[in-house]
Amino acid sequence: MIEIPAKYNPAETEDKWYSYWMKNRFFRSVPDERKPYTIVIPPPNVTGVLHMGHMLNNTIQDILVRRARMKGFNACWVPGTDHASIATEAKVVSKLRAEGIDKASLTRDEFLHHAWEWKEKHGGIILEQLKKLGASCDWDRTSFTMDEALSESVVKVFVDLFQKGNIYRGVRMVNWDPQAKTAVSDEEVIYKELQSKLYYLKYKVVEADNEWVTIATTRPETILGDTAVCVHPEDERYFALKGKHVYVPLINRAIPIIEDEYVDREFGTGCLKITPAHDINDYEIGIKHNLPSIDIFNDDGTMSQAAGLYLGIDRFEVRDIIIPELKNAGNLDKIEDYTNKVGYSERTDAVIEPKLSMQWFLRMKDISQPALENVLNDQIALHPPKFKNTYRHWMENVKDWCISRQLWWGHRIPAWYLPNSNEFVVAEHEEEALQLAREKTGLANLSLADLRQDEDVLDTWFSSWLWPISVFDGIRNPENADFKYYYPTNDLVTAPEILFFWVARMIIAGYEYAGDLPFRNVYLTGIVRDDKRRKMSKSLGNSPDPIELMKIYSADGVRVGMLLCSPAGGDLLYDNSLPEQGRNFGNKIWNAFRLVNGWEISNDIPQPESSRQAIDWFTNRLDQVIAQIDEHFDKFRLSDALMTVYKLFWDDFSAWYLEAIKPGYQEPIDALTIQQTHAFFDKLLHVLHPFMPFITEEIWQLMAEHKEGESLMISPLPEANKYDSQAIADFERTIEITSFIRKIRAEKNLPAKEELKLFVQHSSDYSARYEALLMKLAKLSSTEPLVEKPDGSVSFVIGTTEFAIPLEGFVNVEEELATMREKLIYELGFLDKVMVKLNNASFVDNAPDAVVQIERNKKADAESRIKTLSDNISNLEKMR
RNA sequence: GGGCGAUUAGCUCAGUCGGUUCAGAGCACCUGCCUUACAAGCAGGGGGUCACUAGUUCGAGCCUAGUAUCGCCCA
Repeated sequence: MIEIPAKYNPAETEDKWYSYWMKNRFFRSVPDERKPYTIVIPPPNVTGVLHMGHMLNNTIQDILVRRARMKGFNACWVPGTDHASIATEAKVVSKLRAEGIDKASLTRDEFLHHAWEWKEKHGGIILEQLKKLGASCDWDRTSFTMDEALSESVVKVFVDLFQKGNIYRGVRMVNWDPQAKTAVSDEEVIYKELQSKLYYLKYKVVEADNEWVTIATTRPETILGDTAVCVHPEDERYFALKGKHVYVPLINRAIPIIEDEYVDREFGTGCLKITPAHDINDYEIGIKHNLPSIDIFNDDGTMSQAAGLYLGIDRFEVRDIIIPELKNAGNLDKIEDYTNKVGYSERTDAVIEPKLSMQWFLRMKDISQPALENVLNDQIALHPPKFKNTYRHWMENVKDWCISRQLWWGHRIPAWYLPNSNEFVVAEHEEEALQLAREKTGLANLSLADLRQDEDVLDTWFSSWLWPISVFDGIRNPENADFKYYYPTNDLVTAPEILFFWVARMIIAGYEYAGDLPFRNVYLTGIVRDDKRRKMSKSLGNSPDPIELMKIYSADGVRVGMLLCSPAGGDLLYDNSLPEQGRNFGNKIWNAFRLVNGWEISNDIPQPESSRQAIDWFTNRLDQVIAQIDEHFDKFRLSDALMTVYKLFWDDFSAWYLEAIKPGYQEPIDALTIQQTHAFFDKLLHVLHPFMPFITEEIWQLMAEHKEGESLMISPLPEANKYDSQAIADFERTIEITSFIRKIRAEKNLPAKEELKLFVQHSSDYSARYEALLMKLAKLSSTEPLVEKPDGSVSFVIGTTEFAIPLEGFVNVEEELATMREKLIYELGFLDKVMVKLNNASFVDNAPDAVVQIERNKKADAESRIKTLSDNISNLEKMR
């Protein structure tokens, strides 16, 4: 017996065991003869700090990895970080600005130097924080999307896709972020509902005197870029205007009135202004009708030369200025309140400006085919499966991917322009590019200085879509041992928000570049929200600091808390009561350990029959629950798995088993029972370990002598053995009887120590398998067959067996009668319902025999109980 | 506007193949207990028109249609 502190000290324990695991390199994975189990981490941004979403996500990954490791797999969890082009560049720019340095004053190389410095300083914060959580990543494999190997992979893939004709360069309408001054992809635009205004503007008709058309717009400042107004060809209101022109207000440019069925006649006036350079729909119409595009904005969202007015003034300021001017000029009809959706940049929160610009695109249609098929046919399973529909919808309507970003931080596009030309060559290296350029131009003396590399970098997701491949160097070196061993990975755990950003694209890249799926299962976690259902975020300030939480509730407690209320794909409404519950659970485990550890052991006393019976039951119960847990994991029902473990430890083990074998006060326990109990505890620690790695390791190490280098985390998980379900059913009946007797004690205020006598009716429904146990749990002095009921006894029926406890002096005949009559009424009602079914000929004819038989059993049972109750009632009535 | 999903206890959610005494779990709540592992605990308890309406069926929380409300994705 070891001295155990009464209180568990998480902080000390957690650091101790994490260092121990690290020192012994238990997280390290290298290929061997075992089966691999692989997870790649969704790489957090280098700009980030740990938030609740990471906590949930990485807790789940660690549980899966630890479990796989204990199941004998060669478990490998690859950590890493993502360079996050836009976010990081924004951070670095603002940091430099604070130091009085303007980005524009730096060369590209100088800026990148600052960016790398910043990354080295801040980039690893989240990974360090994950260690506090217990994350069992193979840290030797930590990757960064801009590491040399990964960068080369990105470039290689770009070149390959270009050569296959899947990458093209062109002027398209893109989502322009005027703050970051870069294009962003469709997926990076967040639409928010906004209370805005609908402005009704009058345009004067050129070919007539004093004739006007009125259009409705939410963006009056864009009229300067109008190149047409459009009406529906069947709209009678505008028949007279066909073929005519109108003047754009303020600048009096004449533009045509065109007809297109795109126009919604119900909206506004049914007359639409067309600004091809600044609206995606207008852009389409512009192409169809051969309209010119006038780009009235500069890259930073101010008005350009082409606007003709307000040069250099911001677009939103112009909106305020232009309305009074339109009013003065007689062009403003009216203003209405209007609710519309406006796109914002995910990264900078600036209002997105649709803008025509020259960008690089990846053709998606063909390369995404296998990614669609293999999710639909469940080669890759999404959990929960409802996301399959969403995924299919996106994939079937997939649009070309704008992959260029007007930034410096990231993978620079490997395209070099020929001198004084828009012609370019694409190559993995400068030398190769030069070679290609010489061939293309026929100028053998062309030098590198004559070529100009594209200024843009690639979308960050264009590197992270390779992540499951590139962390194993599978792009550059597909025959390497790691890649062949670990790929495809097993499970991916991530948030549903990035299903398209990332997951879909990884699947695409998997089939394109590894010829195989990147992972078999995608577990989509819930989104962590506060009690008002708002997403937890730093900007809202509604997110607790995970590190602080772990200090208060322990890492194990927070892990349990995160998972307890977190069904896959459902939202998690975070509340401090969750980690508190986790901490309480840890306390429960600790105290159970103290109890078991504290008994004096005697080799001289025999094992009590009640203990033998308790062991018989718990052996079966444990195997049953282990099988249930396996099943939950197979179906990715992780919360259910945890709840099952929770109840196994708390209810079955602590509340029933330990109470059953507990020796009397200051009495020793027999050697046989304690030995078996230790074996149970050991199995429980194994089952608990993936959820609560720290406290389980601490107890495991304390419970028995272990050599340096041994650890719970690398010892095998118990397997589910066959079990006897009758044993479990019999014990459940024992619990029922015990509870009933406890209730009687409570009602009658009987002293806890007073032992009672129990009479049991002979019945096929009653098993004596756990009778000794029943006597101990219910504090009985004896059980005897019920032949004739003793006077002054309380009787009750469980199942169809009648029980009686003599309680002379405690029995109130009237109360007993009332209770029994109530029960009788319930039983009669129940029988009635059963009889309705059995008297229904079509039920008896149509329902399966088994179902009919169940009803017949119910009838027999109910009748038996009714007879017992009636007899008891008439006996009691005689006693009055 | 288009698509997908949801609605079960105060809260968060299970409910597998339509059929058992099936209406469940955890938390919260109420009552009684500082009973020698644990008050971060123990014993006991209350709480539901399974959103609504109609239908299919011997039988519906589960299937069908409609209605209402909410959420998510896309434009």
